[in-house]
Amino acid sequence: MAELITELDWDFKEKIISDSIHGIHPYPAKFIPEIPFQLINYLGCDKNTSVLDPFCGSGTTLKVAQSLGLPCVGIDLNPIACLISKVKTTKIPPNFGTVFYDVVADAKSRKVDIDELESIPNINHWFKSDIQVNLLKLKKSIHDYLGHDTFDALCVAFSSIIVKASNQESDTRYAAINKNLVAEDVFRLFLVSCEKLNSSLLYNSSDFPCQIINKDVLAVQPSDINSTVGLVVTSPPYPNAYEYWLYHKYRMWWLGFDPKEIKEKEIGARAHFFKKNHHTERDFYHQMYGTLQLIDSVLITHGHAAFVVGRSIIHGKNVDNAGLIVEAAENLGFDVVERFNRTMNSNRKSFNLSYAKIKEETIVVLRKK
DNA sequence: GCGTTAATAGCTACCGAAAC
DNA sequence: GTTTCGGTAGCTATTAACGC
Repeated sequence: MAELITELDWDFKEKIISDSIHGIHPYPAKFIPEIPFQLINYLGCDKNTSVLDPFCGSGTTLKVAQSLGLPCVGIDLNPIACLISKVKTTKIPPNFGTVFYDVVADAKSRKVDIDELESIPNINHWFKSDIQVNLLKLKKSIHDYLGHDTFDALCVAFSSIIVKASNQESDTRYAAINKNLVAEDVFRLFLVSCEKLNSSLLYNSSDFPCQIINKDVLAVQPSDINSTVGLVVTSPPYPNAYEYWLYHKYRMWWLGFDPKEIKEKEIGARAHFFKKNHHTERDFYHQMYGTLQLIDSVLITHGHAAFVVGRSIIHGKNVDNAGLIVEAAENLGFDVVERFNRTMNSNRKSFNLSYAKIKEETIVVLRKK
């Protein structure tokens, strides 16, 4: 390690890595790929070991690890996150470029009955009826490809358009507005998404295996992880901040998952803070302790674990999430190698826009003894 | 009527397109 | 070439609705 980690440039004002592949599906609070890239390069990972991200989200760390010639393991509770991660780290089938046109042609000629969508709560509040019809047609045509190697990519493209096709104002603002959408927009959006996916993934290098575990990280057993872990790079969810289950709620309904189950288990979900006996920062401490226990049991001796984490506010009180991770790590016997802040650059939008209130995030580097 | 959940409102401050 | 303005994302706070 030639220079100190804190002496590296963490502002990333210039884009080093193309992010087209990371933009195949909207996902809140993605970190920019330069962060895991720099962490993996600096901390190092033995070629015979994997990079683990226990909160992999849409798979930024996994994709970066893979592009650096390393196998990887990602864990996430959210099935949408796992689906995106899986597609991002898999070579796209060569026929995908024609399959999605067939899907749309087939969907257009279908007859469907939207009564079967009644099981989705408040569907009429969030989707115009003619939009529902075309989404259902598309869903059924995609379902014909179940078992084919294009199925997951089709599902990602379908998922990516759900919020756009709904009345939901944006991916992170859950309010219904009139967007003046017409039914045909469903097929148009889907085709745009598929084309983007196809061009981004066409030259995907995916020779290095990636294991995706769709599970609550606190329920993952060391034996679930199929490889030796040489390095951990992750950004955990923050308490009372983003609600991934909420932002992806209708994506999950449309794809046949149950968002309510996800909500119950989601670390940091705001739903846990509405209750009378609501979660506190100590709950977050215990969740991080549990995660670090898993890391401790799968990481090689002297292996590093890097956490990228911001602050959050619970009932008006600032919470030092990085401090809680450090506390849990020390109690488990990790060495805290480094802890420093980076200022988030407003012209790099992957994590937060300049509108956001979180202006800084902390990078914590741990080492297993 | 109360506890909980669902949904909306308020605020910030930047970007880029449209208008001038 | 310059100014204006609409659209917007990421939060936190508040209100409406629901279930018992």
